Amino acid sequence: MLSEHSEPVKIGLREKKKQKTRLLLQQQALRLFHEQGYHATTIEQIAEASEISLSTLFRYFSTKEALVIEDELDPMIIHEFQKQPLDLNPIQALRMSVKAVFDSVDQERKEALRERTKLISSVPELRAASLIQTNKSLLLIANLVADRLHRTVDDLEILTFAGSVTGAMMAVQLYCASHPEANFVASIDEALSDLELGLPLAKQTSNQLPKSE
Amino acid sequence: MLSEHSEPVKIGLREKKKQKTRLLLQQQALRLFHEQGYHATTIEQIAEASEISLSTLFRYFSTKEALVIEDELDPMIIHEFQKQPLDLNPIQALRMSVKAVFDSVDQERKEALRERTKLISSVPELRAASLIQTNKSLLLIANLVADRLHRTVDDLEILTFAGSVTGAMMAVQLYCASHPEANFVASIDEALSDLELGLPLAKQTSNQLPKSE
DNA sequence: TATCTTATGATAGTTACTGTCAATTTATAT
DNA sequence: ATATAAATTGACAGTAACTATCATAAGATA
Repeated sequence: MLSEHSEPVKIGLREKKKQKTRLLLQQQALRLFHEQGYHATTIEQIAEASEISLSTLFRYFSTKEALVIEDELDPMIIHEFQKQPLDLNPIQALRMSVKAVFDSVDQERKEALRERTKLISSVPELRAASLIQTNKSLLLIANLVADRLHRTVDDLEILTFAGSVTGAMMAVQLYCASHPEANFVASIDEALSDLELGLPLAKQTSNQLPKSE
Repeated sequence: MLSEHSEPVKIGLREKKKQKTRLLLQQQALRLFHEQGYHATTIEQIAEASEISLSTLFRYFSTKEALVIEDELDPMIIHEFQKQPLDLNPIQALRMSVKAVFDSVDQERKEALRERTKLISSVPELRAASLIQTNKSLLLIANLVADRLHRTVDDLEILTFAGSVTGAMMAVQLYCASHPEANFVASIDEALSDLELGLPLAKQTSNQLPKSE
């Protein structure tokens, strides 16, 4: 369970060159998207700007969206999660992991991430692609938690838990999209601790509250 | 808040015809997708089978995915939700709404829905489109709950709640996709009540459990 | 019936993506 | 160094999902 592309990766000259073109393509893509907009930019332009043939580009990124979406943060968080002590409950463990990963990211890259997030949330195709990845994360979280609790993913309770966590993350993304001043990590932390407390809001009825105005 | 296409809709001969072509296109599309597969079917074929020009088809459904995704259940659930008594907490209210709507659907349509769900979960593009809709539902639920509790959607707690609910629904979809024998409504009910109890699983640590083998 | 509005259809693009095959580059063995 | 095998790249020719435009047909209204 949970193999997830963690091959040792033997590094040859070939691999290095590949990583370089990969990065180059993504950079050029993001630059052009930023300058002219996503739809106004054709992948042909990206290929030209990178001085790489169209065929090759598609060998690296099978879709236009992939140029933006592919991300290394998720794997890092997963890696952290697996290192967390077992006497933390799953949510605590996740909070620690997210914090650890974001702390390790330098300011410049954070800016870039923010730009990228803005782009994603403004282009429907990218949002869709991003949601697919979110859905994959759901399954990954389910696997991780199942492992931790010595249970199986084949279990609605586990899946529900993973789904709620993932959904909470989606909520944070939405929140941050409309509140540019909000701190992403802090919001995640807030949302997750809310979840940890059992979503007190879920138990509230309208009657228990005074009308607010 | 929450306007959401609930116009009275004055029905003329024109409207009727439109609804009919709309339905026809969807039916033909689903039939062809079922017979030959999603990718193997071109929208041109769908247009021909429906004896409707390509231009017109695109006026009804702006994307190939829309032919499958567009759905009237969500609006129905929302409508139900708004009718639920205020002394139910949001999750209870949602559970009742889902139950009410599914009870009102006849067996034949349930079969069709099941087919459709299977199709969606097996085609990446459709999954993506479906997730986008799920994301919209998140916002809708947030709005509904905010209304109920006299609060605003501009509120991380509300969004987190809506996100968790939505995520739980996603989990149920995943679960049912791999457990064809599972009852969809029952699973939703189970997931939501789990959420209502505050996700007890979220508080568990590995140590509290005996190793399962 | 006349007229005005709205829905439809034909046609010609554009662009993301696929498949194939030859040319080039890199790794490996002698 | 050189030959050979393997992997990477590029050129080219498709396909299919859309978009834009504009003339025609059908439905509503007076």
